[in-house]
Amino acid sequence: MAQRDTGTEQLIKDTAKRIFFSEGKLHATTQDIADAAGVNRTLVNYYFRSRDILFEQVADEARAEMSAVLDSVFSAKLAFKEKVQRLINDFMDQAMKFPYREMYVVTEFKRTEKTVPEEKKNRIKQFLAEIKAEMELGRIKKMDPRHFLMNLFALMAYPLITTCLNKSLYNINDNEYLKLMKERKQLIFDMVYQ
Amino acid sequence: MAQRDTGTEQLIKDTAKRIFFSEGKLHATTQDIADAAGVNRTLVNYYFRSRDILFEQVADEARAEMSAVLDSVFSAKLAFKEKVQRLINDFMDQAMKFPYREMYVVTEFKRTEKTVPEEKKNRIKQFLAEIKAEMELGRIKKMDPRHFLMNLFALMAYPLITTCLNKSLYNINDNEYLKLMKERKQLIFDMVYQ
DNA sequence: ATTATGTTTAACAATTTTGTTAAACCAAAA
DNA sequence: TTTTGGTTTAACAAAATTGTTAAACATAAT
Repeated sequence: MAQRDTGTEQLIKDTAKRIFFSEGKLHATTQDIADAAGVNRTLVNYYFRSRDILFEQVADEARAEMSAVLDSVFSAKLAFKEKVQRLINDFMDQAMKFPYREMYVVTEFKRTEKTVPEEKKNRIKQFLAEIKAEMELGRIKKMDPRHFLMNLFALMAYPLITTCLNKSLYNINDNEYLKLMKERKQLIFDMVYQ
Repeated sequence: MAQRDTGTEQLIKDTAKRIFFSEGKLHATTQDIADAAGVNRTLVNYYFRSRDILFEQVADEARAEMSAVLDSVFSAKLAFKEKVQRLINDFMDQAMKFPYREMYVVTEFKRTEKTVPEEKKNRIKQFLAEIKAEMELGRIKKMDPRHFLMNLFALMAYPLITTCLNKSLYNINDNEYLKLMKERKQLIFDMVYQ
């Protein structure tokens, strides 16, 4: 017989993602998630067996979504310059939706002592080689290619993680902050790809 | 009568800071902290009354320590260029010790719905004005001064927050990572102050 | 309409985490 | 030495969080 699928399982997972990745409530309990999803907490156990399994699944999918963006860019048939442009655009669009996603991934990565699979490391290595080539062509500033990548991701991700602090520090509202973040796409490109 | 002070209260606080800020275990319990400090958990309640009070005190002191670095630089009688240099040096020295401190501050900031005091905002405003002046002198690239500050802190803080990921991604050990981070001091200066 | 099967719920149980109490301990002062 | 007061501990209590069970519910298939 066909599964009925009322979307509840997905709703719980999406709600968990929203709470963790968008709202940054890294200490949320299963009750918090159930409440936010408007369902009985028992359903969390029904669909996911345990809190840990839900959390791990959420972390796994987050990693996969992040990889998808990177892989799509890394493997694209584009000049390096366009790859960087697209990386900034795609990554920031996601980061604006889920500013705390990487934080969650990092803390879960530490907590569960995961390791990065070899294939991912190899893709990174390839891209590092592309960066190096571009530097040797004199198109971007020469430095350790790893610094180049760290700079790029730092410039994209950090201001979004610290949104609440920045809004308070600079006295700006949601709209203005959104505008600032959109401006950053071009600004970051100019910084790393002068 | 004079307090005896065996240093236990400070030990607990320092251990909490190490676990939160250095090891990034944001979900640590009072038991975790007591164990790491080698004391009975009851002492946490004896000295701090409750878990929340300890956590808040730790967050307050973290904020104060961060402010101390910034204020020291902001109010220094130095040329702007030297201020930036010193900011990078001092901030990164602390960030290398406590890479997750800002993360803790951000999440606690959200959780407890704190606000930034006016005097701090004013100091930031002053520094933003200095940045703007330097831009108008043509010494640094023209942009919204807030972007300048966000870039600076992003470049300093983010690679340290993602240390565990980077070490795994790039296959590097503690020593090499430390070397990379020290290199960044100069590299960041060159990036923002070309 | 009845059945079958997945869905949802309430009540309960277990575990984890936090908070409290009273007594033992220990070093300095009387 | 005895007292004094802070310090440390073990045992206990309370609260919060998570996990389990069985029964009620709802809907598609028969």
